[in-house]
Amino acid sequence: MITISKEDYLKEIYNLSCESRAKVSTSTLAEKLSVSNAAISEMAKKLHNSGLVTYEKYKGVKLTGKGKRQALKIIRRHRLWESFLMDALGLSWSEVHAEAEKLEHQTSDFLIDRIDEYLNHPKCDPHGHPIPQRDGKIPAVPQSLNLTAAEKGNCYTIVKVVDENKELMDYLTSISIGLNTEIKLIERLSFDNSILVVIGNSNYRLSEQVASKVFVTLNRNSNE
Amino acid sequence: MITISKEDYLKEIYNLSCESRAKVSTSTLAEKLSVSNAAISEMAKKLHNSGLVTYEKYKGVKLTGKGKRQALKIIRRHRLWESFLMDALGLSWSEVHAEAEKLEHQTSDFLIDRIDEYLNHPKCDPHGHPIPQRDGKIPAVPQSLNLTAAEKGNCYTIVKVVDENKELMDYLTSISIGLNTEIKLIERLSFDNSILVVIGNSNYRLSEQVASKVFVTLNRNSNE
DNA sequence: ATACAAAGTTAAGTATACTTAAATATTTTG
DNA sequence: CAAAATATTTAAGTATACTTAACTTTGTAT
Ligand SMILES: [Mn+2]
Ligand SMILES: [Mn+2]
Ligand SMILES: [Mn+2]
Ligand SMILES: [Mn+2]
Repeated sequence: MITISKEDYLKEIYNLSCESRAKVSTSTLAEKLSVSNAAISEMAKKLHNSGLVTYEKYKGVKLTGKGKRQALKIIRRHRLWESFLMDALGLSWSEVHAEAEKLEHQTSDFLIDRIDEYLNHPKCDPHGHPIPQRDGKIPAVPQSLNLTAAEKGNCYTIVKVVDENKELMDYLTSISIGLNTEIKLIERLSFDNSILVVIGNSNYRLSEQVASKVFVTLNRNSNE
Repeated sequence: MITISKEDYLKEIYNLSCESRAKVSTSTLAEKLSVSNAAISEMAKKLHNSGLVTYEKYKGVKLTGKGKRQALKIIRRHRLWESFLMDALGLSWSEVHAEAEKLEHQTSDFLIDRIDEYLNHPKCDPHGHPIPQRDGKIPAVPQSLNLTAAEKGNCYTIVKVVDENKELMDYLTSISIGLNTEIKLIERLSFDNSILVVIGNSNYRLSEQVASKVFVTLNRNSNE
């Protein structure tokens, strides 16, 4: 049987291997999951024995096909719950992650399909992450650009935020940043890489750390 | 911290003490929770030490005020989830229990209040059970009568089903029995206590076992 | 190449929630 | 009221998922 812990490990291995592409080191995993290295070594053996990851001592772990499919299922549940809580119950994009983090482990295939239908098979969750489909395929999302790489004078549309920290989300909301918000880059300060942007009728200065979490697409009709 | 297991124990102790009023024996609990007597003895000590039940060796357990409040909270979550899954996602009354059984343990106070608001503070769940309120109070429900005690010639309205077995619920649905369905008693066979009833335009024979799970209220204008 | 620091694993121990089997209360009954 | 039957607890052991501390491997730096 796959436990809540194992689901969380698989999900994290998946997320880390998306970033780095290769095998995931046990200490990176330990860091992300807030457990000791020892706990990871132990679990790595178990997951290996269940055929969910490949694991060689001192060489890190990597999802197998089976493990990847399982991870995508959990991520699908997570993102569908987030979308559903926003849509059906009106939670905000800063509130849904914490709830989904728990509900994702207690959701039958039957229920998640009902939620998917209710939402009409959405492609993205409230933070702009693609929702894996029933068959494990990930919907194509438009190529996006990190805000730190945006250019002075251009207008962009916000399409993704890659950190679901509640404080960050609430801060973004407080300066009118949401999914699909239009944003124009006024200037970049090379001293700290902070940027000055226009959102609606107001100017805001965003730190490099904040900008690095936000992804955008360039608007065609970019010069006024 | 209160674990999923502990929540299930408290819920079951509450349900059993509603039936029997007094202390709950460890073996009855073991039976209901499908664990060994030994597991119950152990858990009884732990719950006693956390002040959730009183427990004396060989004398069974009883919820304290704190334990009862906790139990009602879990039951509230369960019944609100059942109602919500039916209302928002269109699950049937035979499907909601199994899902709620899992979700009830992973639901924040914040989320359950949102669900309660969405449903407009319902008094009863899809099986006719009262939903404990935020403050722990249980809404008054009309006095009801077991179908086994119904009298020949009378018309009744179904207000509660006290077993959430999926097969039973699906069977009831198949003979058009739902909450608020009107039903008329034609005759009772004293041989097996089975009853013949009219529902809509059809006659059905219900076994004593089935009737014993169904509760009704007498309709005022009962004779045609 | 060696030596050392960092990364990772193993060992030993803890807590939770179970099990079966043995021991001990309690209750029933002749 | 004592013996037998039944109910319940304790003892010992298992699995999961953690911990810290000791040990081993790996990679790097001179
Ligand atoms: Mn999330
Ligand atoms: Mn999780
Ligand atoms: Mn139920
Ligand atoms: Mn439960």
